[in-house]
Amino acid sequence: MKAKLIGVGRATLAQEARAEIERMITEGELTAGEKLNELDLSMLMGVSRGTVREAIRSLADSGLVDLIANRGAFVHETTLSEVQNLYELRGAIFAMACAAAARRVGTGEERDLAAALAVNIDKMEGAQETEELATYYALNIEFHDMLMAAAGNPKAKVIYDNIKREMHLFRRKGLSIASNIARSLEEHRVIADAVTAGNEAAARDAANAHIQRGFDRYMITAGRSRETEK
Amino acid sequence: MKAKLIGVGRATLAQEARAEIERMITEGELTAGEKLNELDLSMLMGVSRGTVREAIRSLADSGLVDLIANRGAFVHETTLSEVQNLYELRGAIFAMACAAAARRVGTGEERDLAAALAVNIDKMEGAQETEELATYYALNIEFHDMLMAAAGNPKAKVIYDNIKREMHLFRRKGLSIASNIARSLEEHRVIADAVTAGNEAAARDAANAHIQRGFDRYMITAGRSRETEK
DNA sequence: AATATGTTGATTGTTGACAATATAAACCGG
DNA sequence: CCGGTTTATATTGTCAACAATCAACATATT
Repeated sequence: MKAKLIGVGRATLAQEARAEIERMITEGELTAGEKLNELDLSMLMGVSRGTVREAIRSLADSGLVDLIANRGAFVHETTLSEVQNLYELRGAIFAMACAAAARRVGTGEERDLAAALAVNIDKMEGAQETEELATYYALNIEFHDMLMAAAGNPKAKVIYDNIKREMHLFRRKGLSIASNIARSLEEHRVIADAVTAGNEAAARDAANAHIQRGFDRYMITAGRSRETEK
Repeated sequence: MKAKLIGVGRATLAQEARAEIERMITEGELTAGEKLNELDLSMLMGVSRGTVREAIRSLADSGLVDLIANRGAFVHETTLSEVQNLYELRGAIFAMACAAAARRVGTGEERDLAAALAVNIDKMEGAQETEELATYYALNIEFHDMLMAAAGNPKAKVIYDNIKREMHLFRRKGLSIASNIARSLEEHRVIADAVTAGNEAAARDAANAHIQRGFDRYMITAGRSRETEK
C-alpha cells in the first residue's frame, strides 16, 4: 500500500516519461545515435504521444539527446574529441570541488568527511585485494560523490554528474572501464589526504591529476579497442 | 518580410518561442521569481498554448526556469549563495579555458589570439580613458569570449555562457555591474600575457584570480545594496 | 473576528485530430 | 539495371478540447 506523495514533489506523467527515457539511455536500451520514435515510446509507456514529446523536450539541454527540427530526437553521439573535452571539464570541476572540500574541512564546516573517506578507502583496498571489480567501481563512484557533495556547491555537482552521464554515451559502444586499480587507489589516497588536511592547493592538483590520468588510462583502452575493430 | 530558413537549421515555432522567452528573461521583461503564464504567452506570441508548453519544457535544464508540477514555470531566483557557487564554478572553467588557450598558443594550434587580445586590450584602454563604461563592458565580454573560444572546448563554452546567464538572474534585481576598471584591465593584461606566452599555469592562476576578484568586487556592491534596502 | 469548509474560476496537464515535413516505395525512361 | 520522378506512408509539429489541480473567493462555524 503506497501512500500518495502530496505537494510539490509529485511527478507529472511527462516527468515520469523523462525519467524512463533517461534510464533507457544511460542503461543502453537506447544507444548513441538512435532515434527516439515518439509513437513507439508512447505505446511502450502507455501515455499519449504529446506527453512523450514533453518528456523529450525537457531533455533539450541535458546533453543526452539532440533535437533536430522536423526529424526528431536522437540519442547524442559523443565523439572521442568530445570525451576529451568532457574529461578536461570534469577535471577542472572536480579539482575545484576538492579544493572547496579541503577549505570546508579546514574551517570546520565539513566534519564527517575525513572519517567517511577513510572508511571508503579501506573498503576499496578490500575490493582491490579480493579483485571485486564491480565493488571497487561502486566505491569509486561513492568516493567521487562524497567529495562533490562536500564542496557545498550543488550546481557544480549537477554539472559534474551531467558530464559523467554524457561521457557514458561514448562508453556504451562497448568500451570497458579502464582499470588500473592500484594506481587509481593510490591517487584516491593522495586526494583524501590533501582534503582531510585542509590543503586546498594540494587537493586541487591531486584531483585534477587523478581525472587526467583517468583519461590517459581511458585513452589507452580506447586505442586498443580501435585496433580490435580494424 | 521574414525569409523562411531552409534545412536542418530551420526553427520550429516552439524553438522560436523558446528563444523569445529566453530573451524576455535575460532582458528583464520576465523577472526572477515571475510566473510564466502559458495562455498569456501564447496570446502574446500568436501561437497555441501547447507550443508555449514545449518551449518552456525545453528550458527545463537551462537554469533559467523552475518547473513545478501542477503550478507552472517560474523564472529562477538566483540567491546570493548560488551566485557565489556560480562564481566559483565560472572561475574554475575560465581558468581551465585560459590554460587550454595558452597550451594551444604554445603548440601553434591557435595563431591569431595574441594579436586579437592585444587589439582588444588597446580598445579597453581607450574606453577607460574616455570613461565609456558600456564600451568597456562590451570589450570585456569580447575578451572573455575570445579566450573561451580559443580553448577549443565547445562544451566548456556552453556551460560557461549558461553560468553567466544564470548569474544575471540575480543582477536583474537592480544591482549594477561592479566596476573597478583599472584593476580589471590590469588583470586582463596579466591573463593575456600568460596566454600569449603559452604559460598554462600562469594563465590558469591569473584567470581564476580575475574571476574571484570580480566576485569580491561584486560582493562589495552587493553589500552596499543591502544597506540601501534596509 | 478568526478559522474552517465549500465553490468557482483560472491554470496546468493530457489527449487526440489535423497539418506539414521527411522518408520509403513505386513507377518510368534511358 | 540505374537514376530520376512521383506517389504513398510514416513521423513530426501544432492546435484545440477535455480532465485534473490549484488558487482565490464566498460562506458557515466557532
